[in-house]
Amino acid sequence: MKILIIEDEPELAQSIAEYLQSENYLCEFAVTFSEALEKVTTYEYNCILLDLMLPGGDGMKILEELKKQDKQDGVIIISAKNALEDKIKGLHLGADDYLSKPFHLSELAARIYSVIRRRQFTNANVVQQNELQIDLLAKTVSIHNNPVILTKKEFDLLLYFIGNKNRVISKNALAEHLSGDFADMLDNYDFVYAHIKNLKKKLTEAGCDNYLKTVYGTGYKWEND
Amino acid sequence: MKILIIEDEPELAQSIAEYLQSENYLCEFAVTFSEALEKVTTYEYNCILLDLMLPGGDGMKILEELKKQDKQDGVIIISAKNALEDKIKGLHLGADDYLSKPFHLSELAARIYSVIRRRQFTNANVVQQNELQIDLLAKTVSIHNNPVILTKKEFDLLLYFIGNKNRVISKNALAEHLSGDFADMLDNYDFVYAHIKNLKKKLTEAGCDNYLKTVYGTGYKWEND
DNA sequence: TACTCTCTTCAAAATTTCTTCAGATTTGTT
DNA sequence: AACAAATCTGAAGAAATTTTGAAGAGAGTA
Repeated sequence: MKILIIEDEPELAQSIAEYLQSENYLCEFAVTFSEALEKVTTYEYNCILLDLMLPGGDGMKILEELKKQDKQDGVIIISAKNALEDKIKGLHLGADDYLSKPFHLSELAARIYSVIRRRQFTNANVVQQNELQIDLLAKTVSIHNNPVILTKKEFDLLLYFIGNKNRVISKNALAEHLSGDFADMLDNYDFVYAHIKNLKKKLTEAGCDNYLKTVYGTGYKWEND
Repeated sequence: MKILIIEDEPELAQSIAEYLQSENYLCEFAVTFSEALEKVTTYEYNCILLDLMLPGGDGMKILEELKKQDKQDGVIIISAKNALEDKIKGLHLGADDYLSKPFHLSELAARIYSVIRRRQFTNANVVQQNELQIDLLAKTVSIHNNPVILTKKEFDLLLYFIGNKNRVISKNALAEHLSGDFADMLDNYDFVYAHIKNLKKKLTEAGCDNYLKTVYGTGYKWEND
C-alpha cells in the first residue's frame, strides 16, 4: 500500500511517515506544489494525504488535476484551516475525507484504512442541510425527494452559504466567489443580487424555509439554529 | 479599523484598499521602504499588510523594527516568493500570517479578520461581555439567548466600545469611526449622539445594564469593573 | 444558424438605515 | 440661581441598499 504525503512541514511529514511505516505502508513525500503535482500525475497511490496550505500553489489544484485525469487515488485532505467551506469544496472535488490539524496519528491511520477499503465501493457524497439534500457529486439538490433544479452558479452559491452557515458573507466575497477572479475589486453587485434572488425563489417555491437572510449593508447569511 | 498597505504595485494596492474599504476598514498606503518605516513607527494600525519585495529595503526590516519598538500591530506578509524560509522567518519575527500571491481578496479579508480578532478580542469568534454575547462572524448580539437586533453602525459602535472598554473615546474618534473617514475635527456630532442613543436604547430594552457612560465634555466610555 | 438555457445588466420600486433638526434636558460655571 | 454649553430625544426627510421583473448578452448544442 503506497501513501503519498503532500506536506511542507518536515517534522509532521516525518512523524506521519514513521507511524504509517510501522503500519506497513510505503510512504513517499512531496513538499512543494510542483513536486506534488508531478508525483500525482506520474504515479498512482492508494491514498494521498494532501495538505492544502502548500508553498507554490493551492492544494485544491491537485485535486482538480486528479479528477481531470480520472485518477482513482483516495485523497484525505489535511488542513490547518477548519473551514467547512474547504471541506465541502474538497469533497466536491473528489476528496474522500478531511482532517483538521492537529490530529492523532491513530486517527489518521483509521481514516486511511477506511478510505482504501471504501474505494472499492462507490459512495455518493450527500450533504443534508435542513430539509435540503445536496449531492455533491451529482450536483443535484432535492427536498423530500423532489428535485430542485439549480443552475451552476445557484448551486455554487448554495454550497458556499451552507459551507459558511451562520456567518455573514460580504457581497464582495460573494462577487469574488461567483466570478472566480483573483484580486479584482468588483464595484457592481447586481449579478449577486440576481443570483440570490433566483436561488431564494427556487428554494422557497420548492418548499424550503427561508434560511438565507439579508444582512443590510453587509451581505447575506445562511441562518441555522 | 485601520490597515496599512505596504505595497509598491499601485493596482494591487488600490484593489486591496477598495475591497477593504467596502468591508469597513480604513486604509493607508506606503509605497517605499522608508515611507513604510516612518508610518509604522509613527502611527498604530490594527493590521499591516507587508509586501516583502519593497524598493529601498528588505521588508523583513520593518518587522524587526516593529518588534524592537514593541508595537502591537498585527502583520500579514504578502509575498510573491513562495519560499518556505521566508514564511518561517517572517513568523519568527512576529508576523501573524503569510499570504502568497496571487490570492483572493476575500481570503485576505478573512486573514485580516482573524488577526484583528486575535489581537483585539479572543481567539474565539464569540465574545462574551457582561451579559452580552457577540458573535463576530454572524454579526449578531444576544443577551441570554434573546437576540438584540442592531444596525451595522450600532454593531460597529458596540464592538468599538468593547474593544476599548474602560477607556474614554472622544466624540471625534467616534465620528471618525462611524463615518469611515480620517476626518479632522468635525463641528457636528449629532449623528454620533443619534447612534449612541439608539444603541443604548436597544441594549437597555433588551435587559442589558447601562455600561455605556457619557463623559461630559469629552466622549463616552464602556465601563466595566 | 437557430434554439435554449444561463448569466449579467438595467432601472424603477420597496425597504432599511442614516443624518439632520429643533426642542427638551442635563451638566458645568459663574 | 442663572446662564451657557453640551447632550439627549423623537420625528421626518434624505440617503443608501436591496428587491424585483424584464431585457439583453453570452455560452453551449443540435
